[in-house]
Amino acid sequence: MKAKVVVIVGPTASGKTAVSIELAKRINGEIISADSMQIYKYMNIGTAKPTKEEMSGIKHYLLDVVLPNEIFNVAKYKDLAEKAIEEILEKGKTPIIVGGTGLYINTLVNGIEFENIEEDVEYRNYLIEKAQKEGAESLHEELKKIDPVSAENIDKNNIRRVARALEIYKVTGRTKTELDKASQKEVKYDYRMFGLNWEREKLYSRIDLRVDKMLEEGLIDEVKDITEKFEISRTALQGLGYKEVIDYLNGNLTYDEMVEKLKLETRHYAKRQLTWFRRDSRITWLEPQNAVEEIIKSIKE
RNA sequence: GGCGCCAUAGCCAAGUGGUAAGGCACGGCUCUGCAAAAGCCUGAUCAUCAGUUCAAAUCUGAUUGGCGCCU
Repeated sequence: MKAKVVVIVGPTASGKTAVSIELAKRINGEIISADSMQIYKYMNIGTAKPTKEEMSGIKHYLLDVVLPNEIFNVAKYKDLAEKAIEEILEKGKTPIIVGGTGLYINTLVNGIEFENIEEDVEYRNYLIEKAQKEGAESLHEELKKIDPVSAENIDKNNIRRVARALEIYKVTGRTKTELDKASQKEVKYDYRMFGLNWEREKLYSRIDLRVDKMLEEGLIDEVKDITEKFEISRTALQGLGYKEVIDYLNGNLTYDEMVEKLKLETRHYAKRQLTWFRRDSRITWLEPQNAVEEIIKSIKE
């Protein structure tokens, strides 16, 4: 029989952290973060990373495992996450995966195994430049020739993904379609998925409040500090808040503009997360207020 | 009270006689190695009324509302 693994998803500011810690206490669990930004050390305030006090003794995995100048990706995540699951299970505890990064959760829950593929950043950049010069269409045409299925699925304007598909072919000699098929493996655990959500309006006002709180807690100093110590990697730089604050510090945005932009982009992010999670019918949606009880009831069955 | 200007989607905004550009927001969506990323889809009959004209958001008049100046 497969081991049970609890998964808690939800948009940013939905209250996942509090629910997961409470649940961990109740069911003798430990928490594995599924968050592409909390994985970075020193990025604390901006990622709303739980503090030591909040964790209240519950062990958290996959927080602070890479430095802001390092590049991270799903394949690495998948690897680390499964190791963490094993470690928790060996202790006889229940793993609780918590986070808002749909892509990362997706690979666990759908049993995707990545092969080792070298990156070819040079070729990738060459392709992107080419698309900028000759137009997105020409790059897409190229992909159509070698991998028509991927070309069909990727919008021609999505240069990043088109280039990735071409890069895969150059590096491995196989198409993305072939690789994707080969990566589809059996799901290893009995994942029980739960989603937290609020009425849209409420969620948005929670987001606004959270952004204000981050600023009060010193988001700007945090960003200043990190940029002084590290050359922030392109993946870490994608974190909400960091680029906006950097723009503010450079004088490209006024303080108010920065705050507004940060709130707006966080709302957009929450919306995208909901789009991602809504289509997964395995997720049971819960009211955050009584989520802990509901989850306990549900996983006992 | 007088004179002048303005009135296009939630917001910004093009269009000055031939049948409503664009941007943003909102909403929806895609997703296997940058995913807090990248990309896609989606809305009006032009303040109101009357008139001129084959044809008006575009011209005329009145009304309403806003802005500015003057007494």
